[in-house]
Amino acid sequence: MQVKTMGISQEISFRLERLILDGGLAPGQKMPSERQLATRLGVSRAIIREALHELQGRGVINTQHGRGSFVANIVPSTNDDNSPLMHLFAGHPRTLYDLLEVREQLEGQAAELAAQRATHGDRHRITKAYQALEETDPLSNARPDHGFHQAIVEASHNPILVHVLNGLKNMMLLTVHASVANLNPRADMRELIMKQHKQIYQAVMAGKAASARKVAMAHVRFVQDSLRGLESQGAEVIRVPLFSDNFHENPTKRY
Amino acid sequence: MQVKTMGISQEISFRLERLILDGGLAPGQKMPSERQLATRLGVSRAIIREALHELQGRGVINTQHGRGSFVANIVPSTNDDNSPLMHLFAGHPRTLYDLLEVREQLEGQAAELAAQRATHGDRHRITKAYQALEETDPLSNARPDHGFHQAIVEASHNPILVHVLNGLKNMMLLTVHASVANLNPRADMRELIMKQHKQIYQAVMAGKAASARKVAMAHVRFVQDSLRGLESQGAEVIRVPLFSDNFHENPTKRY
DNA sequence: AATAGCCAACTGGTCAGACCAGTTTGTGGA
DNA sequence: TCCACAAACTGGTCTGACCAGTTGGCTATT
Repeated sequence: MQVKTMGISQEISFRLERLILDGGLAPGQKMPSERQLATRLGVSRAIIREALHELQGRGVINTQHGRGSFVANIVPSTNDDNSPLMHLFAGHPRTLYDLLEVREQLEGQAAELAAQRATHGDRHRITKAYQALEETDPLSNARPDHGFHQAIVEASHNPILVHVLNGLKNMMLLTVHASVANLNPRADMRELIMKQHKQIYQAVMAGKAASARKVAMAHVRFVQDSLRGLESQGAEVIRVPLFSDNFHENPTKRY
Repeated sequence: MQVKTMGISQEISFRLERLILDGGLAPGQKMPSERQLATRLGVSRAIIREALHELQGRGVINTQHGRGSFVANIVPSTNDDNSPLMHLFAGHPRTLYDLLEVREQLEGQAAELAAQRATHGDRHRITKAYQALEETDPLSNARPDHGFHQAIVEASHNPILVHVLNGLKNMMLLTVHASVANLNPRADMRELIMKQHKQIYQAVMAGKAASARKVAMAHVRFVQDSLRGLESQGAEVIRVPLFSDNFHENPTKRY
């Protein structure tokens, strides 16, 4: 009777998978090269390749000759750009608010868990992301905003939560990319959003779980209400991207 | 612009897979050794190993040190739940609790929304599902349980929520199929679960949103705690159906 | 100065041969 | 008869080499 005894190859594949799901590697992101992984993990390149093939078989990564291996979108139905879900938005803009409704819960939970579980490293990352958020010209891009939220979600140390929220966020990005761009320019709103971010940041860093949840939920709800307000004024809130031709997404590139 | 150009490794893995699925290799059957495959297919053993790892990642085969690789008995067309996330649970049981953690939130929200938004038709469906739940022998299957929860989630009228919860539930079904089967037989637990279901049902039907949320969350948390309790007693909580149980020795070929 | 083109340095893909580590099997001796 | 042990399998890992796409920078030309 043999016991678990999984070989190094298996272990490596699990470690990599864990790494990915813990948020260390986000979907679309490029993985280290095989040679790097080999030396860094102290195994031969053959082992790395076998582990990568296993992940590839599972659809966790996809590999391109000469370029590298990239983390695939993991939560399939939620994260897939051409999933049936995406088509919902076309006909029913209301779905955006459904989405925000769900996000309200999950962002709240993420903040709560982050307040409870954030490690030193997490706190450092969150702080850095928050500072970037403060210093950035709000009229520019929404990247720092995402970075901040992402840092908090990852500090929840719940891979399921990380990926579900990631999927939801991706959908938001594609559909309502205009949201932040619409909200930020208005000075009064910007002010409020900044204040909310500060509240979230402080609550999480102070370890005040209940408070963190509350302010994070309030933040999402605020965005939700604001969008509703804009929409009632005739603004174009929903933007359905009609690019059905995304074969291979290449990440990281665009600025 | 690159075309499909899949490498030899991929091609081999596809050829082997097709071979298996075409009936050339029956489930449980032993595959040729790596060295045999290598020479017979005219490639190096490394390639064979990579291809096998890919199939392994897909759950098509499983490999045992010193013995060989065996075709897993999977139902090819019925089993579309080879979602990458599934494979996590094999090595990371903690992920189950992460999942329940998220479900706690979402089930709570679903119950709350259902209490607020359920239409006549929804109420009818929920009631029918609840009655089926009461009348069914709890020792049988978990189907009625799913039906009940499903009816409530759908009554939330939030397609995103339905979708996400559906995904999470699918994962649970495949991994912890044993959970309900483990929990139900114990009379005390069954009692509690039935009571919780009743509370949820009544709260939703009465339109008591806050209360519905509360009891629904409590229900999930109860399941979570119970599983944890069982696990601490040494019970096998996690069961990975994909490729764990094929030691299925082939009964001495007799033709 | 702008650009076409090329080359070096990445990346993954494949190969060969060696050795380690479990499993099975058959043969020998007790 | 039965047990022990040694081939002879099996997969697992390592090494180092070379092939093949991709990319980015540098050069030479315009």
